[in-house]
Amino acid sequence: MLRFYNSLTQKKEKFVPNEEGKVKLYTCGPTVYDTAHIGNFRTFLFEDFLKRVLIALGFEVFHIMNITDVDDKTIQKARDKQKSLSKITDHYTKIFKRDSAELKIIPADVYPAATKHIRGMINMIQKLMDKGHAYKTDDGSVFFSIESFKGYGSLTNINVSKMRQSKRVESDEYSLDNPRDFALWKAHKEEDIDVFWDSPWGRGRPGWHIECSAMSVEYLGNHFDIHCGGVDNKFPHHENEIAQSVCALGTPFVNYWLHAEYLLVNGGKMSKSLGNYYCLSDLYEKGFTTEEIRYILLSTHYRTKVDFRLDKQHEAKKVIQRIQELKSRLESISSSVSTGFPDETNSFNLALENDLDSPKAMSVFFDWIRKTNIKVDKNKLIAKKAAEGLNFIAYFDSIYGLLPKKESIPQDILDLVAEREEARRNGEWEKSDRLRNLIASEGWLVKDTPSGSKLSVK
RNA sequence: GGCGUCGUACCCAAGUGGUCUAAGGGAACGGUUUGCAAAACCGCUAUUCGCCGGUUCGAAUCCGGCCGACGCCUCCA
Repeated sequence: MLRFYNSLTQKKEKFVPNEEGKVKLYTCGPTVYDTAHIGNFRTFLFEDFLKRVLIALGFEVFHIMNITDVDDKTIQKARDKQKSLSKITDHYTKIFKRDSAELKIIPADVYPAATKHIRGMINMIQKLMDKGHAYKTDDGSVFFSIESFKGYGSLTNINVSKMRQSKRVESDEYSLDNPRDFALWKAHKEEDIDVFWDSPWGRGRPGWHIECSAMSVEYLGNHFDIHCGGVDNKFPHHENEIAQSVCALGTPFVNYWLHAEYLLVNGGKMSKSLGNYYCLSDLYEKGFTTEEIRYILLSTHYRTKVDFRLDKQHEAKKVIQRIQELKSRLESISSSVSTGFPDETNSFNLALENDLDSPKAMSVFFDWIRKTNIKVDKNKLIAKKAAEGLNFIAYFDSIYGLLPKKESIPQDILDLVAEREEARRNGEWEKSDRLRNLIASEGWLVKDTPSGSKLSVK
């Protein structure tokens, strides 16, 4: 039974999609004003993991990830760089998609951009106006009235009257009915340069939260299954989304809210001033591979903070090699294709079905690896079981994505190996060791097995 | 001030009332194996789950208090 921890109820709940066998998924995407960092990717990778598990369990997933290409930050960047907004956002959208692909993240079905859906947002704001959930201020902005929605605060358990008021709101020059009200439409200001659209309330641009409500309705309908994001999006972003959607549409909005915890770097929060702010390209420069990054981010449960430490790379390397090692051992035993799976696949699935318990599922997998290695050592693994084992490895990898593509071995390395084999046959151990070191310095590891030498990437 | 999360071995990390004298991985050490290695395997590293009480036949798991780390309440994955 598939169960998820639902932020809305703060409990693990059985997952039942609205439509049997199909899942409608909305994940909050990047604001394309800068390169996404690994903290962002922790969340995106969790969402990818969720999606891969759903697919593995036989669901048909329709996935939307928005691209926020208009907001304070993107506009500020455009202004600072003296470039058009779309020039900035196109650039960072490209980088985002490239990074996602490099991390083996399965692309969303649609990546709707906020600026392409202004009409839908205006329509929704109009509905909120019509129903008395929103009001216009003197300058032509439109705000959502929190008082008009008694369910406000249900996601984060926040009692609006008890909240500390921020300086920002206190000093806000707008005449708000309630200082907690949030903007649906922001009247055009000078600093917004040429970024504006016409609306029934005058020139302006959408507020911070309306895009997700409007675009999720457009692609997934009023009422869909899962909405994900990072924990920091719970308030106010998701809280406001719920308010907007429920009030405008009059229907239930999202059944399951899933939130990924933060990523820390060396035990602390990432910040540019501390210099512990990693983008994917930084990690690749430091010699990390995609698979190593995936391992580090997936070896902790998504609702637990992950501490990203560079020294975890070693562990990741070892683990990946361990899987590859068994895979190649099984390949040499298996002679045909099988459709079966080892019994452990069941426990593996059970762990995944229990709120995506990734570390637990890994432990089941590694336990199976050990047991299988014992059988191989004792020559007790028959070809059929080896083929089933390969299925399990492939299945595991369809979810975790930890196995790198096979690298082709350069000819000069192959020559060195052949030369070393020759030396070994002649008992020239000194020469053989010298060649092994030489091969190692080129990044390849030679292992002598009863069936001859084997090469692997170091 | 309000809301919430977490504290498990040297490190990482599951488990959330009995199968737990606590999974799995990394690391160290000692073995088997090997020309030597590597890989693989075996042994070893928590009678104990931050501390103190309570509930219970029984708690790492529930309740209360304390200590410590952290998050949100302002844009943020």
